[in-house]
Amino acid sequence: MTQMTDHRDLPTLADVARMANVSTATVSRCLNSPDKVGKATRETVMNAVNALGYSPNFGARALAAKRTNTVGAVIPTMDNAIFARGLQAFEEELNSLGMTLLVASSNYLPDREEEQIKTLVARGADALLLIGYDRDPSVYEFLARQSIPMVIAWAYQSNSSMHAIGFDNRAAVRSMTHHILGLGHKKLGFISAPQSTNDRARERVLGARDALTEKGFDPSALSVVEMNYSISNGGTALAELLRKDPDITAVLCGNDVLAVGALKMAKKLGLSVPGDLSITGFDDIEISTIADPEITTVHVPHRQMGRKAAQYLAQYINDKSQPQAPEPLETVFYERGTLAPPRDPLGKEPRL
Amino acid sequence: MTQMTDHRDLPTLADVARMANVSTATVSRCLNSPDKVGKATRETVMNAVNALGYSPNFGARALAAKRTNTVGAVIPTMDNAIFARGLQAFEEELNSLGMTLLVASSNYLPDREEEQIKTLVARGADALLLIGYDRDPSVYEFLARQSIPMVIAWAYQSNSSMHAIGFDNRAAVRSMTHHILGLGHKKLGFISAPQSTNDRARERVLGARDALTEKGFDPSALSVVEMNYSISNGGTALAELLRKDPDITAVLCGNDVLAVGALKMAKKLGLSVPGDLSITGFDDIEISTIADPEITTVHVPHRQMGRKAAQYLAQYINDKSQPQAPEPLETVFYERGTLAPPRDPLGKEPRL
DNA sequence: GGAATGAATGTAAGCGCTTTCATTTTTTCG
DNA sequence: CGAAAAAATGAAAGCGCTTACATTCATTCC
Repeated sequence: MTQMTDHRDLPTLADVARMANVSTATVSRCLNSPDKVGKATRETVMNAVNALGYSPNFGARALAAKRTNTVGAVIPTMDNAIFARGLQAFEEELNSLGMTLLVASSNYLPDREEEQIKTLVARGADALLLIGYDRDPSVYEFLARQSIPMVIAWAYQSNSSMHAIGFDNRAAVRSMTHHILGLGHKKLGFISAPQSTNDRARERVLGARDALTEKGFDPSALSVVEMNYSISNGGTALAELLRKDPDITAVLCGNDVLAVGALKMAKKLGLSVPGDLSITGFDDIEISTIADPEITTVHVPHRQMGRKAAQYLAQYINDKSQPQAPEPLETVFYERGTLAPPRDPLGKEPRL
Repeated sequence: MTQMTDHRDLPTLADVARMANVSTATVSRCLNSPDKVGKATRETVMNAVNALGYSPNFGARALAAKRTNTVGAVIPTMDNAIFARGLQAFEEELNSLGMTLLVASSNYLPDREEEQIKTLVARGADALLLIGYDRDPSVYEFLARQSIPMVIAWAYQSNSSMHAIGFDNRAAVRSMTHHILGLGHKKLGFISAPQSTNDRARERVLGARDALTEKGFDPSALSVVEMNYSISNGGTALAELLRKDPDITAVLCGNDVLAVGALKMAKKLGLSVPGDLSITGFDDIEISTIADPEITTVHVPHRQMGRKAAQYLAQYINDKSQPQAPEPLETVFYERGTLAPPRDPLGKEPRL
């Protein structure tokens, strides 16, 4: 059953050249810039190519041309649909631009991310897509030294000089929080991803604080719990939040996955959502519309982000110079079924 | 703002060798098989590497070593969590084996898949992961001619000589259908993905037919509708099925995504699930436990599949010969909340 | 002590392609 | 028609690395 994969010598450019009675230079040109070759020659050459089943050697090509037409992406994990979908759009666009996608995941671990970045560079990535801003400055230096075009996605901080294809996490949550406060909620909970190495998580919490401050609330009106992203963690976090602060009436979640978990737990605790407790998510992935009630969340334009990032990088590579700073993308607040005014604090009845 | 990315000459192996006062061969060995080098030399060399910020040139390395340590995967789409998650596991395992993942998606289009396969080969993939068996024989010939190790995932047909890391789709549905029939259902619906170019979809439908035949039912007891995978299509399909065959009491769905859509539609039509109608899914992705009631489905060991596929391919590459034929993986029937006996056909009351 | 063995290192030949520059062929046009 | 310009092609120099083979050096063992 075990059969050898003899490295049966594949035909090379030289073989094609010989068969077509031309120089290797001509064959190379036929393949890479056909318009620089006479019609007749081109046909002869292409016939030889097909006859031999020739396919160019990647290493040789990369070595001589100094590019691989390959772009790398280091993301936290494809297990989260928001990244999987963004990556899908990124791949599609890359593909239509004649480039291929190299993927590595960091599982939200800074060290691992750093390692993965180096790996992708060593694997010949012509450019890199990175998620968020947070990383050791040495990483940015490394990339600059290697002259690897790079762009940040999933975040956009206008005060940063780094180019990013993303949206303002802080502003999005700030605006949503204003809305929640406007409904009459006075005591909020926030289930966040660990903030220390995740600028997006941090910005989202900051957004909530911004709104609170602007509306004159005391910082203690917001209770934050940190948990890694997972459905069950969302539930655990909600229970913890409610234990510490039973009078919380609305819980903001760092993403939809946590929100779904919180919602499940709320039901389990016998709380009606949004009657007894309001819950909001972030991302707007599929699961937020499958939950019952559907989750009120912030829509993130993940496909657009993936597509634009690919275009940005392609331009960077082709022009050999950094493109214009991209504009931030817009998020949209999707009001669905998990947000409502708090019950009347006295009568414990829902307001009309 | 626009700054040039001058191809500032990066240090080469030769630079490192010069600085460390050794030959390029020694530097190369330090990097690729450190144990073949004396301890002292190794340290000197590594210092030089760090001092220069040296990073090997990918093209040169690939050309000389005849391998890229890169493995390609062509999947239908990362938009479906089942593939995203399988791919995540595949990437993790690949990474721990020192390899990197190249990704391309076909969106279930055979032509596009063929193109993507060629692209990944042209991008130097040392091996390929492909989903399912269905594809033009010329593709397999191409891969054989190029001696590219390949493995099929997400399916396992014992009658095929092709190696696959997967499970028996047909048997899984067959067994589930027996269970459904055992509950007393007499008229079934099946919402399938388009079968013509998708062996997994086809096998799943065949599995249902097998069970029906074995239990002595007429083929007309199964009504099949084909729809591309999407939540809303699941709903559309259910409506169509019920219009054509109002006495259907159980609907099998080709995957969980369709099942969620069907469930939503059933509720919308005022049908109680599983009281009025039973629904089953396939895959066991997150959404099946978020739906209410949770969806009865077949658990597919996607992580295990990804991991094993990576191991298989790594072994294939390293041994330069096809590994032993893998064993099929097991699926598990997860009975949750969307499957129950049909209502009593006379009294239209649920049985006790 | 010296032959035999093994470890460490060096030499140099490619790997298969792209691309610059030179050369040849064709086209253009006064 | 012939000189000049343009188009097509060829010759050959790398690109930066790995590795087979040769060489040197340090051990081992009778």
